[in-house]
Amino acid sequence: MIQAPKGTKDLLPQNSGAWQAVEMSMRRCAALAGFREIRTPVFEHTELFQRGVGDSTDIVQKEMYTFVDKGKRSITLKPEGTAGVVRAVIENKLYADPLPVKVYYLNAPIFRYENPQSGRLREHHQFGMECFGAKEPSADAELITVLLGMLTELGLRNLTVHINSIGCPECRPRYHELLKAYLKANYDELCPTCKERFERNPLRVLDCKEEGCKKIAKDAPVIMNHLCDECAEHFAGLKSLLTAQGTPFKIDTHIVRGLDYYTKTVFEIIMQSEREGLALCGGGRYDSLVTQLDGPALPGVGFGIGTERIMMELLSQGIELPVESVCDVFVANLSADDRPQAFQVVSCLRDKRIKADMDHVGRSLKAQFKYAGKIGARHVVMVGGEEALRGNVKVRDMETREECETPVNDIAAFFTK
RNA sequence: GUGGGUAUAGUUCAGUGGUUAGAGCGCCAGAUUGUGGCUCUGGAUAUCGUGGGUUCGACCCCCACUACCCACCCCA
Repeated sequence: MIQAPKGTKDLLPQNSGAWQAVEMSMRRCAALAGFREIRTPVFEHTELFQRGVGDSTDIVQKEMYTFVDKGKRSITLKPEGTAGVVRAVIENKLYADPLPVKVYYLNAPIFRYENPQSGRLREHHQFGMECFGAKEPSADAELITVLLGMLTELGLRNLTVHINSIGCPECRPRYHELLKAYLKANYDELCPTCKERFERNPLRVLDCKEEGCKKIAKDAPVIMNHLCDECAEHFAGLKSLLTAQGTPFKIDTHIVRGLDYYTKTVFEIIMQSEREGLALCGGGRYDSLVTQLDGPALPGVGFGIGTERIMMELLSQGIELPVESVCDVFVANLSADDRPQAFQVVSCLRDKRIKADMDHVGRSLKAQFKYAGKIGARHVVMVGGEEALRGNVKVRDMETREECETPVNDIAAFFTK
């Protein structure tokens, strides 16, 4: 038997309602803030991610779904959301519109070749928002606030945004040297992986989970204290905007994102329950990414949030989303001869935008009632019998168990009034 | 990529080296006369993950593969 590929999941009817509810919140919150939807291809030229995400990152080095197509092009399935959006903005010259360009993507499939486990799949889905052409910290603050508003609207509680600034090409190299000098003094006590990180990306040592490394990281120089004036001012601006607005945040100098393109602001939301330490959402500012991909000098900020992880968090916080009913009116037939009439009634109700359904498997009247109860129909209309001789149908309220008779020709009016 | 656990009806799980593999839930049908949610009764459904091997004989023992769950790395 053919199974779904490892690390993939079907979205089944019993769950799609909850997903749609989440999607509705995402759309509404983004639209309220002036963001419009963008959809970019599921695959891109491999080079886009090598240059955008960064050749040295784990994502590019060992997690991409890359293949050569029949035209001998190297193609890669999107391993993250931002690069494709940036490419589309440059290619379609969206920056010619009045700035900023504010876009969001809704449940874009994201592919990473990893070993699946709790909260980790090979194909997952992300909602993301990106804002181009705004260098002011209010753009950063806006994203964070809208994001938190959206999660709150869904009913999630106790989520805190962790923010940090990792500087810019101006000040980060200087800090790098400082950090390396500090780490060198404690080199022997670092864990094996961190010894490797020392050369490649010393920042990563700061969020190592090994006890020994944590201790060393605690007293490491903090980048916050070594930002250039511009970066420091930007970060101060972000903090005061969030504070003034009442958006809760926590400064976490250990946040280091795994993608190379971030500058200045980086932020994360960590899952509060279920599995501690798992990121629900990650994002930040990327002021040099657009030029790096041969676009104009255009600053950017954005974030991506994993929908599967939102669903996990909703589940662990015991939140149930309002889901649309499957059927409001079930039209039962008393005998097989009444089915054409039932079919007409169903069609008539649907024309009036009433969710209606009928028997399609030849059930007895009793079984039809049972079925109607199971699919949650509030009313059952009975077609046939003595009422039919009078041109009427009987309607039963499944909750109050009250029944009444009404002309079949007025059936739609009966439910719309 | 590395490590641990698991793989039996739609589902959650029992089970024994030896003729017909079980339960709860779900599903279907009944409990006289045109009706649901409770209760009762009956019924259907499993090449016991796939492929090898050991054995007179394996669902139960061994090996491989695959998938799932969990953890590390990393991330959403």
